[in-house]
Amino acid sequence: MLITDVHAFIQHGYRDFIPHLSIDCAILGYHDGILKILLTAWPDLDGWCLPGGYISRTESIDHAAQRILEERTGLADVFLQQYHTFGQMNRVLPLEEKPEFHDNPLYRAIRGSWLDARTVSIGYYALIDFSRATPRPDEFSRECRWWDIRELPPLLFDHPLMIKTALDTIRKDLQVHPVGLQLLPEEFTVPELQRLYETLLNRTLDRRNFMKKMQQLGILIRHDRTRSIGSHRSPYLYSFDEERYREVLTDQRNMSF
Amino acid sequence: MLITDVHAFIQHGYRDFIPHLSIDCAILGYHDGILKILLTAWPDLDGWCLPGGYISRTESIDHAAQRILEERTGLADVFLQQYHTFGQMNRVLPLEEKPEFHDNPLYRAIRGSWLDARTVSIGYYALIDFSRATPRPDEFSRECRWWDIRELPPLLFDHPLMIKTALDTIRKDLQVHPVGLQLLPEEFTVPELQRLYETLLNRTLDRRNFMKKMQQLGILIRHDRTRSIGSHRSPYLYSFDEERYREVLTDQRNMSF
DNA sequence: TTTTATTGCGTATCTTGTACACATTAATTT
DNA sequence: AAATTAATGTGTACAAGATACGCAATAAAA
Repeated sequence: MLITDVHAFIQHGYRDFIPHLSIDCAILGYHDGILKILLTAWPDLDGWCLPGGYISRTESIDHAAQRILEERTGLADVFLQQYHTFGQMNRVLPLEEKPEFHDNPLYRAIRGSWLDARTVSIGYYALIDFSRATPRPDEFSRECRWWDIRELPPLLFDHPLMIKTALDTIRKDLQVHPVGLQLLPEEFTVPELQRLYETLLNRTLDRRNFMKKMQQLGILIRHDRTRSIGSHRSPYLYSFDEERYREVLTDQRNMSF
Repeated sequence: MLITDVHAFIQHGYRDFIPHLSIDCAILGYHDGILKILLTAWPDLDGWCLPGGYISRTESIDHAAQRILEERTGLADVFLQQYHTFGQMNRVLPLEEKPEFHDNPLYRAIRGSWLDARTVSIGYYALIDFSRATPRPDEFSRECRWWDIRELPPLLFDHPLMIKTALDTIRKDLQVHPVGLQLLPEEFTVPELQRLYETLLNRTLDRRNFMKKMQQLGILIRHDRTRSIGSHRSPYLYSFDEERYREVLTDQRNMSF
C-alpha cells in the first residue's frame, strides 16, 4: 500500500491504517567498520526522526515493519526484530511546545487530523549493509539519509531514547546470536568479521580469542587462501555455514564479548 | 478510571480509551513452591484469558498496565515489565470462527462496537506473592482466579503464546536480575529462596552452589538462627539487603542457573 | 542414645575467559 | 636477493567461574 497523496493520507488514512499506533524502525547500517543509522527529516525543520509508518488494518505489525523498511531502503527479507513499545504520555509533547514546529507547513496540515493524536509506537531494529541500500524519503520527508552513529543530528520526539534502547538491545542480543550474515559479503575474512563486532560493541577485542570463539561456534567455513589486500600476510576467506548459523541463532547459550 | 457500566463502556469507551490497542498482563503468582497465573473468564464461555484492559488517552502504557494489575489484584507498586507486543492478524480470528462464541451475550453486545476491531496487544508480566493478592473479576468476566502453571485451562485468542513468551522472558531475565523481593516474606530461609528459583526455572539446583551464588551477589543479610519448621536442623533466616539488591538489578553481569 | 533428614561449609575438578608469546606470510624496503 | 615490517594463524599459561560432591553440625523423631 503506497501513499501517493500526502493530503489524502492525512484526511482519509485512518480508513486503511490503525490510528494511535505507529512503528519506528532503527535501521542500523554497517560497512567497512562504520556504523550508521537511517534517519528522515521533515521539510523545513531541523530535527531528524527514525523512519516510521503506520500499520495497515489488514497486515500484521511485523509485516508493517518489513514494509516500512523496504520502502525506505529497497531491501526485502531483512532480519527485523521488535525490541520495545514506547507509550509515554510526553513522547511527542516536548515538541509541541517548540514554536518553530507550529509554523511548519506539514505540521499545520496534520493538526486536527487523525495523525494529530496521542500515539504509541512499536520499535523495531534491523542490521543491514548500508552499501546495499538506497535510502528513499517518504512522502512526509525532505530527506532520508545515513548518519554516523557517533555523530547524530538533533532528534525529534523520544527518538534519542528509541535509538539508545535499540543499541542496548542489539548489544545484548549479540551475546546470544551470531551477527554478520546480512552484513558481510558472501566471502569475508575473520578480521573483517571482528571489525563488525568491535564496531557494534564499541570496543576492541583480542584477535586470537575472537577467532577461538568463532571456531567454537562452528559457523565459519574456510576457503582457499586468497584475498591480498594490504602489504602483509593475506588472510583466509571464510563464508558462513548457514545451516549451522541458523542452529546457533535458535540456541540459548550465550557468549561473552 | 473505573468502568461502572459495561454497556456504556462498549458504546462510549473510545472517548476515554485508545482503540485498537490493549494491554494484557501475565500476572505470575508464587507461594510455597507453586507457580500460578491469574486468568479471567468470560461469562458463559469455557475459554480463559490473561487479565487485560485498555489504555486511557491520558495515561502512559506503563501506567495502564499498573492500573490493570491493581484492579485485578489490589496490589500497587508491583514490578511490572513490558515484554512483547502482539500484533498478528489472526490473533483474535481463530475464535470468531467458533460457533459457541457467536451466541455469547457479551460478544453479541460487543459486535459492531469500537471493541470489535483488530487489536494489537502489549504484553506485560509481573511476579507477585499470590497469597497477598485477592483476585477480582472485571466487569466483563464471570470469574478471575489463579491457575497452576502446569495445569492451565483452555485459553482464548493467542494467549497461550503470550503466556509462553512471558515465561521464556522471565527465565531469561532471571539470569540477569535477582528475584524474590516481592515474592518472599520479610524474613526467609535460603532453601525457600532456592525453591522459588527452582519453581521458576522448572528444574533442580544444587544447594551449595546456589548458596555460593547468592553470597557472591551479596544481597542477603543473615539474622540469628531461628525458624524451626521440620524435624531437622533449623535453617538461618535471611532478609534482602534492599540497597544492594537494587544495585544488582541495574547491573549488567549475568549469572548462570 | 541412636537414627535420620536437613542445613552449613568446604574442597576437587572441569570448563571457560583472558592475556600474551611466537611462528608464518607477503609486500615493501634496502 | 635479503632484510624489514606489519599483518595473520596458532598455541599456551593463568585466572575466574561453574559444577560435583564430601562431611560435619544440628534438631527432631525413633
